[in-house]
Amino acid sequence: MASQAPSGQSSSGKDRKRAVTSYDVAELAGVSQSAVSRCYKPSASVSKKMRAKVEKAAQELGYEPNALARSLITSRSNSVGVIISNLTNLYYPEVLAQLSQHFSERGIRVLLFALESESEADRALSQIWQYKVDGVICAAKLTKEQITEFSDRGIPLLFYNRQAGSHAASAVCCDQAHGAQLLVEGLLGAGHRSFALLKGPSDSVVGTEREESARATLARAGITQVTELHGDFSYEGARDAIRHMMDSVVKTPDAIICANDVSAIGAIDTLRNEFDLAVPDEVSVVGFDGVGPSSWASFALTTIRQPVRRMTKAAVDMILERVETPELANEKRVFSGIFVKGNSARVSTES
Amino acid sequence: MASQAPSGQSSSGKDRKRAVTSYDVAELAGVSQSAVSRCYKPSASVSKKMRAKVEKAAQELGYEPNALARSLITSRSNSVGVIISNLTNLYYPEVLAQLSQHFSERGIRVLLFALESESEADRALSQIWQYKVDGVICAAKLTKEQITEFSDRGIPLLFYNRQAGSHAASAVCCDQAHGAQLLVEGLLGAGHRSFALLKGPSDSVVGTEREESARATLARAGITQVTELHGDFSYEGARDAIRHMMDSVVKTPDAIICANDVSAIGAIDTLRNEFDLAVPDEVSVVGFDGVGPSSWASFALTTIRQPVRRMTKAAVDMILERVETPELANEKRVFSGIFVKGNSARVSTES
DNA sequence: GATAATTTTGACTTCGAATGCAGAATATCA
DNA sequence: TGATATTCTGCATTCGAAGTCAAAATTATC
Repeated sequence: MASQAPSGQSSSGKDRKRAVTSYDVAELAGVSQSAVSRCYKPSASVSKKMRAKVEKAAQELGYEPNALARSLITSRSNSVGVIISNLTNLYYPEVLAQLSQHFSERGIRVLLFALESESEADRALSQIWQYKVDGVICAAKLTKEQITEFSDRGIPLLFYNRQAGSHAASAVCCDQAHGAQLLVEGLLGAGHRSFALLKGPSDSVVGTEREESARATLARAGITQVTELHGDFSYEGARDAIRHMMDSVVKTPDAIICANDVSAIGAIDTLRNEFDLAVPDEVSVVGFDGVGPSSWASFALTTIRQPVRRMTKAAVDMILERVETPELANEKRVFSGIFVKGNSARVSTES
Repeated sequence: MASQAPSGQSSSGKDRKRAVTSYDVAELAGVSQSAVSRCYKPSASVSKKMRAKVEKAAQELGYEPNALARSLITSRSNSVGVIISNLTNLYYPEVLAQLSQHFSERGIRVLLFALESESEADRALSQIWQYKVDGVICAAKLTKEQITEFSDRGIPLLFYNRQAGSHAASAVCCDQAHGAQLLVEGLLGAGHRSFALLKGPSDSVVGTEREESARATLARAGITQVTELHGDFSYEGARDAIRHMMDSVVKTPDAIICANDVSAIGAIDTLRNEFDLAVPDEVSVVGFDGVGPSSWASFALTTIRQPVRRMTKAAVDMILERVETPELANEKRVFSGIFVKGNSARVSTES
């Protein structure tokens, strides 16, 4: 080894490549490698004299422990995987930002897997196994087999706003059904009688839950005839659905219940701009999520806001608990959404 | 959960917890560990008989190579750090999603660092050193010292839409100045004579670049009196700035040049809803970025769309090139934004 | 001051995959 | 067929930090 130990650590030099290891620190401090290691472990017992020597040397060399080596021996990577289906859905960036925030505060690294399509889950999982993450938060759909693989491998898994089929994984979610019910009751209370449901993509669990709850609430009020519109959570999807509805439906419904905020916004824009309908005066529109743009003056959506901050906090707490204590049983935490009155629908607020 | 704690190394029947290693595969296949390892290295020479045996055994055990151990010995983690300042800025989620997408296709993992404030950069960097990422894409501001530390440690760094001070790092950016110039020329060509500039946060480099270019272009047309409004890239910030302007300014400007799309949207909404001004008939408003909501019918922003797909692709290519070939010089790639005519401003399109 | 109790410390091994090297197996060529 | 060239394979070592254990240093006790 032609390691011309660039002892002079003058910053401008070009002692580039070789990383500083605990051995380097040990040598400089005149102690053993174990001693250096111990100085980085809170619970270890080290004399203050030793600690001072090591810290000085570490400082001088710019030593940072190698997380890979540490993880290898401790079999703890201090990192979690976060799987998110499509980041372009306005709702997810906020969730991701907050998860990342919470994890960072706890010194945990986030390995991000942004899926464009569900089929990519397999690739993400393979990476996850290889990287030995300590746990995974998943805001995407997984097959039963995929879920099983987590428990087989002993890796805690937590779903964010996805039904955890059976009890195979923990979950944090917003009560979609209750939220949808609140909205529909509000609409009913204000006298709406004919409804359209702008659905989400058919494979979306939250979309389906919202839809079914809305439908059930309507049914309880004796309304079983509901116009069904097919959307995909997107602005454009909603626009097309509304165009199609206006083309084919005889009478415009009193209210449109949308699968999420972005489709509600698409619906409102289309109704107003292309069909000259006043929202909420002629048609009421409600959304779901409470994303940033839902409160923009142009829309002022009547919607259900998910308590993202609390949900992400809970998700992080729960997954880390299970990393610490693997034998903890799975748990599901359901949060209630907050009714936001807005101005895109006529609703009664006497619930 | 009866935890059979112990060191049962023999995999009698079904082994649950203990991760499968190359030794396990080797044993089952009746070959050496080295052989197993070689089967996972493309360039290695392995007989097909051997490969078949190993693959069968690996399959059977569900073996996935331990990326940490691999990284430790190869000193290549096959992961990159992505630092993003504030994910809630509508522009970033799209960037992040695409970066993640591109990296995933190349089998590279993404370590995400979402900063809420710039001061968090230090914590992120410490994590980055520890994790031995192969490279970093940074869409946040770093100090000169921080940038230097990257080159000292030999870790390729690429800025996304940030000026790489001097040549200390590579960069991919959109030509902010040119974009702003296009917008202003369009506005001038349509006869606007009085202008307001809705600025971004003062520490934002892109904001400043856009602003200065707009100002310079106006100056070339003999316009040096420009109303200055202070925003922060957000809807609310824009709203407040517009309110303040309407309170204090005698004459409403012909056009408002906004630091980004979201502030343009905030400005439009406020002008229309709170001050009953028609956009673009009475006031023209232009944005910058071309985020999703900019094309919503309510706004139909006249803006500059950044070629995000091409930019992220370039960023990924460039950083990985430098990971492969560290001695490559830093490079800066500048992309031109696309003028989107929209309907939020009267502009001439004869440029 | 001598001995026992306690705290610190260092030598050595471990985690799991990759690789240089030498020996084994196979292929190539007279 | 024998001799040589070539491809494979296994042994042993490496990466860098952490943990085990016993020896060394310190402190407490009489």
